Amino acid sequence: MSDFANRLLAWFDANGRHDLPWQHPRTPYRVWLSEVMLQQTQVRVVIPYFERFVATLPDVRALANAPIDEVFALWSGLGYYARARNLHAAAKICVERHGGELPRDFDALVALPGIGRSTAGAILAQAWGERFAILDGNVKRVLCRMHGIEGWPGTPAVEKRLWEIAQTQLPDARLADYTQAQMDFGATLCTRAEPACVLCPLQRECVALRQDRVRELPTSKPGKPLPERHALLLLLRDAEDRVLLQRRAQAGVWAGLWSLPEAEDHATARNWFETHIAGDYDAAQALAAIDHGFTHYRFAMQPLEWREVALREGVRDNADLRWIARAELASLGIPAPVRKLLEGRT
DNA sequence: AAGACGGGGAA
DNA sequence: TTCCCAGTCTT
Repeated sequence: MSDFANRLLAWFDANGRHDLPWQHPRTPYRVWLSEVMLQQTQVRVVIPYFERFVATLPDVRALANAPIDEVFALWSGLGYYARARNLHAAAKICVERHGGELPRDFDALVALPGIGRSTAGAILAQAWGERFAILDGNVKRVLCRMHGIEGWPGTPAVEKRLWEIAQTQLPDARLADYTQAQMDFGATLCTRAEPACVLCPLQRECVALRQDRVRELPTSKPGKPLPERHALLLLLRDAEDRVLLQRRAQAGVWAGLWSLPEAEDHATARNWFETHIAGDYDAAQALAAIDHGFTHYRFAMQPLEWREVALREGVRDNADLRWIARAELASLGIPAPVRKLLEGRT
């Protein structure tokens, strides 16, 4: 066994996290769900979502049988909603092809939507103790520092090198603990800012520490100015104070989620309003603007509110356009900033 | 190889 | 503010 794995496991026994909800019981389904939720999302944020999700949909079959809107509702606020869509689709495939269980096979796992190399490895290692490597943000950071690797880990060349190292230093036993140990080590000790090097059991073999380059590694992503988008959000209330929600397109941001009718400018908004709504467009009340930052652009939204309006004669609510009472909001998948607006939170 | 995809925590 | 995180999929 590599020295790295030995020291890491010893550290994990004394300092790792042994009480995460997906560890008890550590079933393949719960490991899978946790791994997908933890893609680009931190443990503290995931825990309440995970608890709620498994309480509602406790196994693969329950997930496969649930309507997608229920899955979106359970996911609402976590972001990257393709994860929820893929999870649902993968569960259906498991029912059709794998007897209602997650397959215990790397290639079969990677063939499922939403499961890539790292997540497949994490599932096999954690649920079954099989000898597979992972390579997430934590592992990348630890390996870049430990081996003094330069270059942004997002580039294919660096990533390839990191996978090779991750594979090479795999232990022969305790794969579940080893996998968890790497994550815990990166998340709690070898953190992005201010790692606790004085407490580190790997000081001796850490190139970055020896060369005093811990602060510079891993190399950060090359910066680029973010484009900015603007939109008007139409907050339409009827006489019963219900809100008109529209299902978003199946592609693009917030695909398939329920949101407010949206327009790029007033001309477009007025046109949509006049074809759908009985009311006075110019009676709109502007609410506080919402600025939402994405990874790839900035999104400035200006909500406009109307009260006591109705749909025009001949326009009915339908599968993609519905009046929603406040109490019903919780059961729908709604983008976080829109939910905040509708629920009156700050 | 590069871009798309959400939201929140941390500094 | 800015960075970036238990990544994967599409083009």
